[in-house]
Amino acid sequence: MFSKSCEYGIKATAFIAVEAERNHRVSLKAIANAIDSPVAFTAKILQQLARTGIINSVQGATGGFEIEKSSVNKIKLSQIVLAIDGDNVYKGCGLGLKACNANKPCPVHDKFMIIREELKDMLESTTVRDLAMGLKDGNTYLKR
Amino acid sequence: MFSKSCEYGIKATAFIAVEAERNHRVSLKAIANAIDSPVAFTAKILQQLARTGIINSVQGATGGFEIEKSSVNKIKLSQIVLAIDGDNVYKGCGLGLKACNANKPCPVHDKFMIIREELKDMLESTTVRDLAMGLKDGNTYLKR
DNA sequence: ACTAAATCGGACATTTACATCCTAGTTTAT
DNA sequence: ATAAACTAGGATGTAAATGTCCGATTTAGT
Repeated sequence: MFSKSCEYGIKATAFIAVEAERNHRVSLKAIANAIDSPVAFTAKILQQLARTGIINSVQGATGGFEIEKSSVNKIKLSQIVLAIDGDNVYKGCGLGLKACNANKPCPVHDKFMIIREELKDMLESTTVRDLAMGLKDGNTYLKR
Repeated sequence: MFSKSCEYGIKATAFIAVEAERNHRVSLKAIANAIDSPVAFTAKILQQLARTGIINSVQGATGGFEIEKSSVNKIKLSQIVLAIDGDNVYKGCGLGLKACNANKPCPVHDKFMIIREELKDMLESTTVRDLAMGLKDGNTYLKR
């Protein structure tokens, strides 16, 4: 469904959000450890998220990553996916046709349309805060 | 969503089904041409589909691939996906956790569950015949 | 029996996703 | 100033997906 990068990106953002509620800035190492991901690889993804403004990066000692508390409930899952995987999940044809649309559809166009639309709605209606809450309460997990 | 192999597999099966209704057996070349796919790569996928019994392969001159007319409306899209991509689309965790379940869910478990279930239903309720009909009538396409 | 046309299947090649390594630059505390 | 702890980012390495090549085998027709 999503690339590994995107999975890491979502998990990392959720973790940063949990810590942000306590005004904690978190280091790359702490993130990689929390989401069980390769450190250097995670760094690239965090940089990507920082460049698109989804998270903030702070350099130097005591540096790390954080999210403004006020924006935790504004960031949608869809923004993270778009930043890392692009819009292929929404727009791409189910059978890989480049020019698949209602006018010249592939055999599964209509049926996929419905699923994609629901996926889109779900991603656009789920905020980082929604993810962070479950984690904070110990109802959801980022490892194993 | 699906691998390239799976996309080719679905398209190839749909094409073979259209020709099967006219009692035509089709060659590898004809298939690759119809679905705009690399010939040798398509061969592997067709072999895979033949081994799992979704299509029949006939060797030798005048050989090729075919589907029994009687089974065109019995083969589900889900069978093709399962044969090529396995069950990861259904069972896999949205965030790549190995042990993600209702008991110890990832942050997006519940929301993904719904989408996956709908995808599963769709794939299980769509037959190869459904795909072939649209193609035969010129309402759907396999290229571009 | 021979040939042409087709699939089969192993080996190889390329591309993309995933992951690591290393150096440079930034910031805080001493 | 200097050391320590951190991010930035280019270069490199590895694994998996995708794609190619070619000889072996099968079969129909002559």
